Amino acid sequence: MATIKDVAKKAHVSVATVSRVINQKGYVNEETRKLVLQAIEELNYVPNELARSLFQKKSHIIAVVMPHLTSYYFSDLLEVIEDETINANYRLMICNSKDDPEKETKYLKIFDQYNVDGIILISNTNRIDDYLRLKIPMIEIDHNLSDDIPSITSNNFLGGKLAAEKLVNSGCKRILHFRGPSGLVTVQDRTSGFQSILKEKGIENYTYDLAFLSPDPDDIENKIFNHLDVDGIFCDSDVIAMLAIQSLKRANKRIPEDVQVVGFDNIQLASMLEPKITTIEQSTDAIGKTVVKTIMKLINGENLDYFHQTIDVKLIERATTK
Amino acid sequence: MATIKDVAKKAHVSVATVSRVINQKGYVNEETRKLVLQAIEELNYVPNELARSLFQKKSHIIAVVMPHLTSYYFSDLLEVIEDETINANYRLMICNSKDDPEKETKYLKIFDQYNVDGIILISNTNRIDDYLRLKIPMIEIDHNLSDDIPSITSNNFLGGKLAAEKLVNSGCKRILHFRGPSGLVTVQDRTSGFQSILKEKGIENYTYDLAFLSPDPDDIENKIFNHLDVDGIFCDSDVIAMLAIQSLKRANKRIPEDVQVVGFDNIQLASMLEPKITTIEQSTDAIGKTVVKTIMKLINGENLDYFHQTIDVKLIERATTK
DNA sequence: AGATGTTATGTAACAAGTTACATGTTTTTA
DNA sequence: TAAAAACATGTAACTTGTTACATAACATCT
Repeated sequence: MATIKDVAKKAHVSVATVSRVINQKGYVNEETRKLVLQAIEELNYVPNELARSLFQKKSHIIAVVMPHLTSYYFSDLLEVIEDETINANYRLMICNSKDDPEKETKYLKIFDQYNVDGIILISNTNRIDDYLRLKIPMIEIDHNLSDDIPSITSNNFLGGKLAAEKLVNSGCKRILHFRGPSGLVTVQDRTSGFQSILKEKGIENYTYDLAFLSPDPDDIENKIFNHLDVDGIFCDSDVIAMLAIQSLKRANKRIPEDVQVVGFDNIQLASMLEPKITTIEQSTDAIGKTVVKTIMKLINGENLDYFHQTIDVKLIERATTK
Repeated sequence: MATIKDVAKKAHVSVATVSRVINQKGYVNEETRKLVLQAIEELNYVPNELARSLFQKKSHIIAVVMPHLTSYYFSDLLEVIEDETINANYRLMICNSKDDPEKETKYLKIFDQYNVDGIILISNTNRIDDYLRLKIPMIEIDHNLSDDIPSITSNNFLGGKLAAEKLVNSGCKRILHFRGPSGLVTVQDRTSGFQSILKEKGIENYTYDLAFLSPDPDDIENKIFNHLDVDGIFCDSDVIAMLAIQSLKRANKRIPEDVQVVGFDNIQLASMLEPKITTIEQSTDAIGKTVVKTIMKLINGENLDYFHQTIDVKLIERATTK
């Protein structure tokens, strides 16, 4: 591996001059610049980022802390974040906390050790103070764990509202809500938005909590058979919706004639399998882009226009609603 | 941030002694060791990994190059790889090539710049020579792009064979194979294994290529309606199987009575939705673990027992076969 | 007692860059 | 034409750790 010294020697200049050429900083004669660039070319030289980072106390590394890597929504999000991060000339270190305190401790140490420039926190954590202590620019997605950390979240309240409005306007009178874990703000907001409409219209409804990662099909089926009188179901994920739909079929319910269903997320399969699911789309694209843009601002010490940002969601009408 | 100098000063020793304590290398008096550890504790000191890496020309970073982040199989794989990597005390840098030559160029440069210790290549690439030029320990998953790079792959030949055997033994006479892109060795191997049995038994069959990432439902439906005489379908992914099943239903075929279906991967949904899919399970767990174990061997300069390793697959019988 | 080995610690070079500062040249300005 | 400003380049200090080497105290062996 060629170093800056090799380049300097080859171009008959000092390392300072080479550095100036690389970083386009300070005065360099055009002739000299060309010589240096040629030497770089010939030696296939790439500056060592570790040395650079060491001096600048900036690693150009962004860490994303995920709760897991295997859900549709988070994978989509990660895909966007990775792309935007690279476009911004940063690299992505992936941290899968998996609710494992030991792993989280390891990662908290690593953030320090590598002078990580920014942290994107997608995972939930009860060690938010440890994160804050790091004094690293940070941003949360789908959480609101601290007033000192800016956040980006889908407008879940709106999502709940849109779902409720759709069901109510299509004539539903008794509604079931299969929601995610009630400890999550996203779930709470959805519920509030959903309830706000139902209360207003005085519509009867039931709520059940489910796991997001692997909702129990039997659990869903039991609830549905216990509520065969419902004519509308709002599910906090499309996977839950798919499971609900199949239980409804087994209960000989026609969709959407007897029961209407609204999902959440708009994953790919929601529009591939029959019946195509009416759902609330979260724009992972907008979230990802906003997240990276915002963390870059934080890293560059710029001011934020909004500390807590909200990304609008959209109702996608398909075949599970009238 | 405290540095090694701060620790040295606090413990009234030299930085060399502190370094010796940290790395448990060389002679250190027990008394001194305690003093140093205490200073480290009090200052909340963590050694700067960038400085360490710079000196050692080892970053403790592993790069995974993915073709995308959004498929079930790759996400599962990534989850295992991340876990194993951290356990081995390395960090994971994520690189999503997305078939974008520009991104790949960027990443190839980054691997050099960061003294990345190892590369796990999941993505396909036509720039394998550029990778080899890096002289970084490397391993491929599901590919065989170069004889100079060790590889880990599911036993796809066996997978194809198991699927064929199951269908044939359950009485299928005319079989459809919805396979992935025929350019992939994995797909080729599956096809060979599959065909080996069908040829042997003289069973009529048709093959169609589909995209893995987002197979076209209409395409699948057309093919099925053009082959209403088939009584068995082998799909190269569970998602394809799900799509095939729904088209079969629309064609008023009973599953498994009229047509039997075998999928591939064993994704979570395969056992959640009805009919539960008979499928060939790839052990992402075994693959991920083997990959990380192998790349660690390469990094440590150890010899490999097998240059090209194969992980057995398993037939999971469910409701789509007799 | 002198030689040799073990233990303990410090000094300084080194990894590969960046940049403050010094120095000298050239150009512009008054 | 002298002073000031702009241009060009190099030397060396600096980022934070690791380690070769030097030094010295003490133990063990002949």
